[in-house]
Amino acid sequence: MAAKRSGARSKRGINERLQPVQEPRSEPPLSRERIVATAVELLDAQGVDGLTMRRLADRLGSGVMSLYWHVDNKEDVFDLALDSVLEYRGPPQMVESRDWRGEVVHMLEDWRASMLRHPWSASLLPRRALGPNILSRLELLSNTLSRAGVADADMNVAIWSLWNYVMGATITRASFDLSDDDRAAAQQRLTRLSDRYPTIERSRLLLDNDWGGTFRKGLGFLLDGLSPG
Amino acid sequence: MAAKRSGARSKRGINERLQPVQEPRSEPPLSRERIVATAVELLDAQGVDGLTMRRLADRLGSGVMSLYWHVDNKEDVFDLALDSVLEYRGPPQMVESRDWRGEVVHMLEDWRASMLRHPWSASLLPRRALGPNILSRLELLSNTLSRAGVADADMNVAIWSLWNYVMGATITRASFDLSDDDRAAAQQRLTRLSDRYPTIERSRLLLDNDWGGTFRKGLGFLLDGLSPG
DNA sequence: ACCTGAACACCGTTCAAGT
DNA sequence: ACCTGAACACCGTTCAAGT
Repeated sequence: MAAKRSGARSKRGINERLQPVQEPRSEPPLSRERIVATAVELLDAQGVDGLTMRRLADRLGSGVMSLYWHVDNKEDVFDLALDSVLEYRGPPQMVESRDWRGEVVHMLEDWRASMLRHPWSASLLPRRALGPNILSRLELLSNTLSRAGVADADMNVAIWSLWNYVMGATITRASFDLSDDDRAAAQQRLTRLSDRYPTIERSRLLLDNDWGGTFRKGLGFLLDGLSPG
Repeated sequence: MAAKRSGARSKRGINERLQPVQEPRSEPPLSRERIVATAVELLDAQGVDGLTMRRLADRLGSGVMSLYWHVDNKEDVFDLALDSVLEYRGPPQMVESRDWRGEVVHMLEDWRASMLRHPWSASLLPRRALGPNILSRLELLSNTLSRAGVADADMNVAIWSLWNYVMGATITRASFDLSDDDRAAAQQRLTRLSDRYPTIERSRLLLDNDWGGTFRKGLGFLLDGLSPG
């Protein structure tokens, strides 16, 4: 069970340092992959502000500065963690579907879901360099729109519009999620000020809790606008 | 010229402390308004990471802890600075226009422009509580869409769709702006990998520099989808 | 009512060294 | 090739005081 530790009793007293009890099994060696995986864990658990080089090293059972051998700096950790979370494992069956619209919806709902699984990722994504997984998603989206007959002249506008929509929706959703109390308080304040904001008070804008449905419906409207003919 | 300093020579030696030469005129007293205004200055000049309670106090010529009398904490400073930057001074003439679509476009382009004037604001906005200026904009938008005949049942979807679009577009634009080199490098990398991303390479997705035009055209598509009939 | 300095518990990263 | 501790120049905020 502990090959490396067998005969630890007295083989060489000099190495029997008063090692803290924290880590029962010896850690695998540091690596880029382990660092990124642990960073994602930490981000999931503690949010963006929770990621600290010191805490990261702690979780990995290494000294802080050891990280810097594998990674440029903290920004680098963010970029790597972000892209690692955005891998796309295509649609259920990669058939030659004629339903381009269903494909686009699936791709973008998956994109949103991937980011919401790691709520720190959404607000980071539009502000960082585009990693390979992100570029793959854009490439696939572009392809699908192209097959659907979107004109070349409109292609970039179409892609950026969908990008904007998904990013805005997901960042907003991920943030509001973190503070249900705030939302209740906001709506309460809104009700109190209903003379100043009568229209959005009446439509209960801030109480609409069906995020998934709203996302899907709005995406439908946008695709209506984008679809040729 | 320096009324407060006249007779400084020997009035009361005890108060002649070795005061640093930095501030020629005496500062006005600390206030919430001054703090917020200076925070905006600092954010404009140095970005989100540049705003520090210590630096803020320095600029105001006060001790760090003095800020905490007027302000809860750093988060509070962010919220106040953000809302202060989003005041909406309606359209040129507040006439009873029949051109609802032009109104909506104007409102949203102004929203975008306001945020781009303070590039740190865009990525902050969707993650924070909605201040009075933001609520006013939403109220006005809701009103206009209502007059335009958008059904009550679709209202919230319409508002959030436009919100998502504007936020996504502005965050992306503000970030890419900060790093032109990155963008060039990204496109270069993309060209090098043109076999892996042929479609977006061909459409020069990352080189499209007409941000304003793309925003406007995409907004047009979205409004096409949202507009009744 | 308003302002302050000292102190605490943190940060990211450089550097010179160790193996 | 990989890891380390000490040190530097910072952070936000609590607290106990000052006026």
